[in-house]
Amino acid sequence: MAAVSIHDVARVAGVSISTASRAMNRAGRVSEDTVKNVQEVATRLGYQPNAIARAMRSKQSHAVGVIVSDISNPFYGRLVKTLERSLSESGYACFVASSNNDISTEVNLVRLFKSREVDGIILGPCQTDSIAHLVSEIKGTPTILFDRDGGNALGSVKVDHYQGTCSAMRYLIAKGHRRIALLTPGSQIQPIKDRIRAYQDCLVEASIGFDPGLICLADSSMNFPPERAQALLNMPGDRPTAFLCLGTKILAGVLAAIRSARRAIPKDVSVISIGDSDFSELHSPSITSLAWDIKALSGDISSLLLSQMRDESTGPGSAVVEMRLIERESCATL
Amino acid sequence: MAAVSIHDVARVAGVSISTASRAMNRAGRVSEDTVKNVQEVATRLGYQPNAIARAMRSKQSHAVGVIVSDISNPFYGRLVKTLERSLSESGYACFVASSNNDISTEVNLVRLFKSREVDGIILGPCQTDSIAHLVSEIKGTPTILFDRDGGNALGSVKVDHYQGTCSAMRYLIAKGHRRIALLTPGSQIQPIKDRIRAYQDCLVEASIGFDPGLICLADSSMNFPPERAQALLNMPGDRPTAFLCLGTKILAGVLAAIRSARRAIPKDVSVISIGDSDFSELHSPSITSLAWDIKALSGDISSLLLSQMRDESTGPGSAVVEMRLIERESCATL
DNA sequence: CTGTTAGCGCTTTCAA
DNA sequence: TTGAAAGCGCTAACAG
Repeated sequence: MAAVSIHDVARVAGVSISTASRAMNRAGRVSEDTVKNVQEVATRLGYQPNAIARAMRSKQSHAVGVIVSDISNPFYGRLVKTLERSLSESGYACFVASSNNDISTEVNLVRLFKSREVDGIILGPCQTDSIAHLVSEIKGTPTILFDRDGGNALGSVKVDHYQGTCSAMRYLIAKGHRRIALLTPGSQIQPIKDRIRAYQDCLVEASIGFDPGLICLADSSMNFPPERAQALLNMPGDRPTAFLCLGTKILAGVLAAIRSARRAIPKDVSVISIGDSDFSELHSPSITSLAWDIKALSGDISSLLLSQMRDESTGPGSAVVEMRLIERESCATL
Repeated sequence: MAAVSIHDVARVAGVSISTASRAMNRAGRVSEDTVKNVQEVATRLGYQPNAIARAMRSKQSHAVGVIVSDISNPFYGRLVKTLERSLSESGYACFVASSNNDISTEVNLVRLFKSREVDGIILGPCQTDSIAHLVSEIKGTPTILFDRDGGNALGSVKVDHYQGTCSAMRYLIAKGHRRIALLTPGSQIQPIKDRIRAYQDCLVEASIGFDPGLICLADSSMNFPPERAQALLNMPGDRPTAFLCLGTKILAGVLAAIRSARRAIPKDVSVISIGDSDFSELHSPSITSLAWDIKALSGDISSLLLSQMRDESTGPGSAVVEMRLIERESCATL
């Protein structure tokens, strides 16, 4: 049962193949009669154009490849979902793949997508700052980098981690906190640097002395050992009154530590998290967080990519999206 | 900067295009010398075969399409991640797409994938029992249905909801619970029916009377209103001592209700959940759950699909995967 | 406005 | 063992 091809449509409609093609794509000069006739035949026969042949000939696949570092991360899941929707509205299919935070997988996926001639790539890179290894691979395909700087070679949409962290800090400081612990993944990517800078700047702004002992760098695996938080909880001298957690995994580790130390949130200690999740929302007490604006992110990414795909000549644009504070129950006023 | 094609490789290696092709695919009769020479040239030139052209000619795309009903659901995220890994080991690329629980999107995605000539499809269908609308679309492409019965037309891998629910019930009953509330999405798909049947069978098995008032059907949107749980919590007469929650969303609703009713888990009321998640694990107290065995699921899906793709003649196989109980802190012994 | 023709990059007969 | 040539399904020149 071979699929019905444009050949069949043309034969049944009694026109040539090219006329059939034109009639269906409404391109070039075709009479209204022919269009109507051909389209009627096409639907009657259940004609489904072969996207592969079309891509091969026209050098346009009407597909974009989306690479995220970890598709099991619900945040990426939600982003992908929104992205799929907005791109499909513009007639692009999405092919999603997960690099699992592995650089060589990432490069392979870029090659895979290029060999399938995607019209564009959306790339949420691995936990590395350097994207040099990608730039050369990507060359020639419109690409938007997500949450990483593409220099002037690639477009990018970034989350404003500096602003987000400042919002969190100012919120805590306004509530009277002066001993604020910062728990963060230790990898040296730009977002982390931005956050640490924001942390320090806000301290200065509020004339609070900086205590390096309050900063806790987790290992790169994103798995945060609760012992680190325990140590902070029981540190000699002035203990922290608030924990600023950079990421859901770390938040979970901190909550576990607080729980096993039998402290109460927010009575004994306040907690705020950067990066919102179901978990923050559903936890008791619910956790005040800074949320990524998925809609804005996805909107910026797709519109930037679309304009780059439509007109190669426009340089790669970029955008920055702010985070917003979602106030819940986990922070006390001192 | 056009990509380097087989043409270039052949020219540089001083052989014909067909020889170059054969040398790279190690197919047919080619001398070892030629193979070595051609492959050396290919790597030197950085030749990347165009997957589209190859698929067009050979009618094999070496890609499989994965359709899930909601990619932002972390469970699906994890499944997809595992699936990607095992399929890529067999040389297949994965194209993931999300139907967002919409039947027409689902059908469109099947068409999209077929028009791109994927070699196989993995389908986690929408919340409907009938898959008739899919069978006709899918015809001709090896397909594995996930968590739904494909009849004898499509292969399938199912989760044993009956067994899972029985494990949960027996666990609660062994702990002395006799008033067990069941909170479930109300849609009439098979998994739900299986679970309700298991609930009732276990009651009978333990000679416990069935009280329909203890069953609470949520609306189909998966958003569970805490009021429903509140009502159960404050019902006149014998209140339930345990809540069996079918799904993370419902679990969250129940926990919120319990919290706002100021009852303690597990002291005042026990909670068990079918379907495990970060949330169950990280919640205080952590929630005893029945977990899907992602590895087993993914392994069965990919091996079934692979064998179907390799040999079209083998009928569509099927498998059933059991759930396992993860005992945590949320259930008390009465 | 429509048909004929030439490929897109590759694999695969079929001869040599 | 190799090369020439056909053709996958479609679009895009170019004639008519």
